[in-house]
Amino acid sequence: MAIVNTELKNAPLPSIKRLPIYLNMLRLMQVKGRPVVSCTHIADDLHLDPTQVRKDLAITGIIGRPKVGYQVPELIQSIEAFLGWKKANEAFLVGVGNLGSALLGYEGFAHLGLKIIAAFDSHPEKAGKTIHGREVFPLEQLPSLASRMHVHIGVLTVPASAAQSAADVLIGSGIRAIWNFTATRLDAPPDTIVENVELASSLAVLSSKLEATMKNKKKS
Amino acid sequence: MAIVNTELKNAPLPSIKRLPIYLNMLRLMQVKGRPVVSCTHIADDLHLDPTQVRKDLAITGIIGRPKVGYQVPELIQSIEAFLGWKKANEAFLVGVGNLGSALLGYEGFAHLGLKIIAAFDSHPEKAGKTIHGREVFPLEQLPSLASRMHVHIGVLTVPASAAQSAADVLIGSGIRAIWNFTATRLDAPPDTIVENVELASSLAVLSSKLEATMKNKKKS
DNA sequence: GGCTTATTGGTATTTTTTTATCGAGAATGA
DNA sequence: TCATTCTCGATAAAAAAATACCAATAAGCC
Ligand SMILES: NC(=O)c1ccc[n+]([C@@H]2O[C@H](COP(=O)([O-])OP(=O)(O)OC[C@H]3O[C@@H](n4cnc5c(N)ncnc54)[C@H](O)[C@@H]3O)[C@@H](O)[C@H]2O)c1
Ligand SMILES: NC(=O)c1ccc[n+]([C@@H]2O[C@H](COP(=O)([O-])OP(=O)(O)OC[C@H]3O[C@@H](n4cnc5c(N)ncnc54)[C@H](O)[C@@H]3O)[C@@H](O)[C@H]2O)c1
Repeated sequence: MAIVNTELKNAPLPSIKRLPIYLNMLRLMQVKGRPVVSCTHIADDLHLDPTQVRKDLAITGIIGRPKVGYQVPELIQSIEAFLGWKKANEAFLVGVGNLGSALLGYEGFAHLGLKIIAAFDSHPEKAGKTIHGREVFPLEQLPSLASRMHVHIGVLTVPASAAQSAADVLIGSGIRAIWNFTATRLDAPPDTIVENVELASSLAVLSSKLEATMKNKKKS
Repeated sequence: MAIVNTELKNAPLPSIKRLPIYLNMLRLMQVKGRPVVSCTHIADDLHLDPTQVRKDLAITGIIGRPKVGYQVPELIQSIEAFLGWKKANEAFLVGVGNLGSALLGYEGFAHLGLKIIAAFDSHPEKAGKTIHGREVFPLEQLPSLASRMHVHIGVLTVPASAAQSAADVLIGSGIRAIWNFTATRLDAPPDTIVENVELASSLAVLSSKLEATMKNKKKS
């Protein structure tokens, strides 16, 4: 009956996806020195429904005060804790090409609980280099390094043709979760977490909307 | 306000997001020379529900044959037409940094109905260069080039601090749709399409799952 | 101190999306 | 030819998510 379903119960996926958006906004507020915030305010700012915001925040276990709202720092902590972003999870990146290099150069991951500590590539010319401060190793060294360093996350940015085999290496090395930037749907055992970054899906939403408005324009 | 739009536009967003995933798979099938495919087969391959696949495909207007399925080339065409991917939509990219450069170097966009024809950057050192075959112009030249070339899509990859002002330039230049890679929620008029690429959301799903399994492990 | 108002947190309702069911059509092989 | 089997397409049911509602509560104001 009570509120206590928080910990292991499966929260709605759409809610989880909104949490980092709140988090980003809350951090900006914290910088500005705002001590408290209400759902109404958050909702106004992000053009969402206040009730939805309240329900989303509730899954992290935060409790607010009527007429006041939530303490900003406390709310930030609560979201971070729920997502496992309090300490940065260490990760390996596989495939140091266009995208892989860009991700290695992105400082924002520090705020998203991710720390890429090393990179791997099968190309002899890439291995041995240092890109954005991270050493690039030959792929063969991944298994031993992964077990030695207790890394649980793999970021996959190889070409589609190499995606499954590279994923197999990650899985064989005891990696728990793969952040998959390739268009390939990976085969993986059920206890391995695979999260696909579907850039194409995002673009599909954009272009189907664009297509619809264009068609509309023509008609009227 | 055109009422005509409603019948065209009410496809479920989750369905639209799955379409490019089908498309990718169908193209692989076409390469292999497979002439027809059934929902059952697609569903098996992608670990989805066959009924869901059928409904998704139905929104593109395709009609299949019982006992046979769909003609692969016809189905590809149907999805492409629905998404507006039959001809590549021309786009400008703003912010030629880590991510912007990676996107410029990505050849896969040709299959996603996108063709980035030029790039813009406010940094004097970047303007004038050519990156992956695309010329980089100073941001000031964007408005005149956009109207001259009838470009409708802007890809936004500037730092968060510059996101809104760069978006304003795009909007002021008659751009219809912004593919926003920054974490900033942009203010835009209602007739401008803004599609946010929420990398953080994707990572949040991954890490909350990882966090949950870790907690589980500890308990047992 | 009592009144008013903003806001939480729980419940209820509506809407959206997913999943199940079933009749009919079409290929296959007996 | 005809039964069999697979698959589509439509409809119905279930599940998930978004939205509406309201009592309780705390802050600010008169
Ligand atoms: N570049 C982008 O903007 C972009 C956008 C969306 C999706 N993607 C996807 O990301 C992936 C990488 O794209 P990219 O543009 O960076 O490609 P890329 O060719 O620039 O880089 C791929 C890298 O992977 C390395 N590699 C190849 N096989 C490997 C293996 N078996 N093990 C380890 N490393 C291996 C290559 O040496 C190369 O350095 C692709 O699957 C692509 O579809 C890229
Ligand atoms: N790099 C990544 O992997 C990554 C991942 C997720 C999100 N992002 C987001 O993408 C954006 C860009 O990231 P990045 O790593 O490429 O940053 P970056 O600093 O490497 O590149 C930003 C580029 O934008 C240019 N720029 C700055 N202000 C501008 C303006 N007003 N008009 C035009 N150009 C301007 C800069 O000169 C620079 O070339 C950021 O908002 C970041 O949050 C990046």
